[in-house]
Amino acid sequence: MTYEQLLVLHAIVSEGTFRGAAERLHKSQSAVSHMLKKLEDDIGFLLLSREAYRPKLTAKGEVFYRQATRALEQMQQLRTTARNLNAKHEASVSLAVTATYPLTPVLNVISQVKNNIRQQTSIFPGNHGRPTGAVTGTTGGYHHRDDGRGAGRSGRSHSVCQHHHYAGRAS
Amino acid sequence: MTYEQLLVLHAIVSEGTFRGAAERLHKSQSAVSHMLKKLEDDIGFLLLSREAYRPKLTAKGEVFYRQATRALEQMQQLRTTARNLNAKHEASVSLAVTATYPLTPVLNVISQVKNNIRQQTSIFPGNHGRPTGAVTGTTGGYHHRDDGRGAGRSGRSHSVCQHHHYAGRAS
DNA sequence: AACAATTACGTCTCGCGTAAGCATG
DNA sequence: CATGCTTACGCGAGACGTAATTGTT
Repeated sequence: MTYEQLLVLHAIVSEGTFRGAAERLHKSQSAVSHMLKKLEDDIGFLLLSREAYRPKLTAKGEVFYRQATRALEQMQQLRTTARNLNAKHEASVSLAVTATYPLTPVLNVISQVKNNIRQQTSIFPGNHGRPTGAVTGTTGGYHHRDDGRGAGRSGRSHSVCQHHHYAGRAS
Repeated sequence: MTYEQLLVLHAIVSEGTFRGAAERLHKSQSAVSHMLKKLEDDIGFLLLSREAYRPKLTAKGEVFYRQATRALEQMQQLRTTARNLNAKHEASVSLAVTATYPLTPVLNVISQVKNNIRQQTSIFPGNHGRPTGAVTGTTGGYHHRDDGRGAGRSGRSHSVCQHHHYAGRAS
């Protein structure tokens, strides 16, 4: 049972179809199908009944999904925490610099910024690899062909799976 | 950031050493090293300071780890839920059987059981919301139907993973 | 010397894409 | 017939083991 599998489940449930989930996750529908199947295989029962042409949560699936949502939220929050911890460093640096100036007005600004950050905590559809071009928001109205290669802040880039489109086939 | 990476982190922290973690996870120490490095690479800062011969959580690592623990607990609970859901079948069957007898005393028992379950779930702190899926609130709850490949939980055992030992080497 | 962690290198698993096969509305 | 899920097949990235290297007690 992996985190990615839960992400897939969530995508399917909230999108309503495998295809939509695939779109949202920037994967192919077969990948989604595989993932979910593996998850079901792992836990030992079906999560969605495919009999109805539109996938629908089974009774057990319903319960499982509720719990899964909680786990996903924790993960999401963990990611946010990580990002905050990264920003902490520079924040404290600029604070040190500012300390030589009269502080009183600055403190006000700071608290405002803090509030901003607090609200900025984005919702759910954090993408897995890195900050992709995917829009924030659960509205599910967007189709997105290309997932903007935004070269990250550092030179990391650790070879994420770029968009599908296998170059060559052989058959 | 994957679930497995968090597992590795947790293993290292609670075992105190990479080697111990490797042992616990039935992996090699290099695998553990790789996993953690990838995690650190992913989140952008070091979790453990390796300078001290015995790995020690960094300041940020401390914070991250606390949050990670929460996520891991959710995952663990999710797994438990899944297992319960598999066993759930027989439970509702016996309820159906009992339904032919006078119900009044039985209902009392049920609510007691429900309470038991509720307490049982509170092993992990901060369990709010629904009970772990067993026993829905009212008697009219739900009648499970098919939804399951009846082939139960016997044949799963996905993670046997005793010490692997690659068969062949070549060098 | 014994132990612990990093790392270079090689192998293999598995994630996922393409395409074809079914099923449903 | 259009739409959506599944399945067969294959490729490549990533996971991981072995072993050599370096640092610690």
